[in-house]
Amino acid sequence: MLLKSEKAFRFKSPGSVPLHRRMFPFLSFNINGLNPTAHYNVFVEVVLADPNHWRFQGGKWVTCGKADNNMQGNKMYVHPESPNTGSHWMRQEISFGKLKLTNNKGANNNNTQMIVLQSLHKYQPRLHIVEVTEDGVEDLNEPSKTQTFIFSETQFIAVTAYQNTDITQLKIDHNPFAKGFRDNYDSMYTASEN
Amino acid sequence: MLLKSEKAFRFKSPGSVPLHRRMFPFLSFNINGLNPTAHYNVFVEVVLADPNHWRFQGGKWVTCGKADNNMQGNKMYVHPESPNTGSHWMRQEISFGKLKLTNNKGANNNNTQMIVLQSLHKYQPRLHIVEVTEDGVEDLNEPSKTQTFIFSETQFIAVTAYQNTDITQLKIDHNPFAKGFRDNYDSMYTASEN
DNA sequence: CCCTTTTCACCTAGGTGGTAAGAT
DNA sequence: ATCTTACCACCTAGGTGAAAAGGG
Repeated sequence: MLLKSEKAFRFKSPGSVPLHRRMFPFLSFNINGLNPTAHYNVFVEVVLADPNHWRFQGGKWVTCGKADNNMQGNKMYVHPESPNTGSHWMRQEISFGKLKLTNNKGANNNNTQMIVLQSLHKYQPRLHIVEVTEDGVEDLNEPSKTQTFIFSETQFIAVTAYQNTDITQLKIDHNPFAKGFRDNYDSMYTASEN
Repeated sequence: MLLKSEKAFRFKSPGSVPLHRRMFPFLSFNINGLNPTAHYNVFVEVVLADPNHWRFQGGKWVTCGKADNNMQGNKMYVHPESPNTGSHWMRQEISFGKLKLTNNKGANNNNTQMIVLQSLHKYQPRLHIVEVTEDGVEDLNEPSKTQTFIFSETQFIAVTAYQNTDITQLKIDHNPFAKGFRDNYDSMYTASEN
């Protein structure tokens, strides 16, 4: 992980494309123990983390009724380098910096693969590594060739507008595209000659 | 083709990455007659078009000695959607808008696949369509499954600086990234309220 | 002298949070 | 009252030809 934990991701977007935002901080994994010459698909799935609807009240997140469990829409994001060899996946950290979230069920009509979530629900990302034949197709005779990893510190609550100002500040501080909102943006170049 | 013909592509780039430019106008093809369910790789190769070295003199291109035929470097650019089904390739025009040219033999050490050419030589692009097994691997027992297409109107001379002002103007007029050099750029918004 | 490399202002393309307007 | 959408200024990232600087 780029950062240890976070709690909110925001949906938004311009124009005719379904509203969406990249997940940030983004998921990033180091993998070892694969067969260097075998082929694997690597992908992230995002599932409901608990059965609650959440709201932000009095400075903290509290439950508020039941989650909408019959929500439809894609929950998978296949890493763009899939399929690839074990050697490739183990060579360096695997980042999901371009994974996109949306609350628009009509997404994924375009070719972009976005994960569809429901605002004010808590989610748990899961990492899947599936050994495939050389063609990138899963071998259905070998169901044991799928491994799934869950890191509870990557749970988050999806939002359409930020609630917790700590999260907003974390994003401003670390997301390069939010540089314009940093307090010290002007002074960065006047304070030092680097 | 976006345009019928052209004569010059220029090498250039900023910074530490090998000098390069996208090919423009770019190659674009409509394909039919494939097996909709079979898999194919589609790629462009760029080969020497004639045995001459060229120079621009007196307002036109003239030959000037022999071509350097023992030039090394990658000459292939695999379409980024490869491998894919016949149905996919026939659905819409196949464009090579991100194909990059360079004169730097040390290119392709990075992961970007660039085509390495020699300045002031004339080149002929070739389109290759290769049927592959479902895994994207060429079946060597079936060498007849490769088809190659050559369009002589796509020949061009590589340059490091533009020689023919007609070519420069064609690029300024049609390449969106060169919009700032169009004569009517300022007036486009003052002349009309669109 | 001729060709190549570097640097630049100026674009396209698209990812930020803020804010105001819209929806329920 | 609460949540969602639309739009904005402001960034990152990278593709242009022009022009100056470099090289043989």
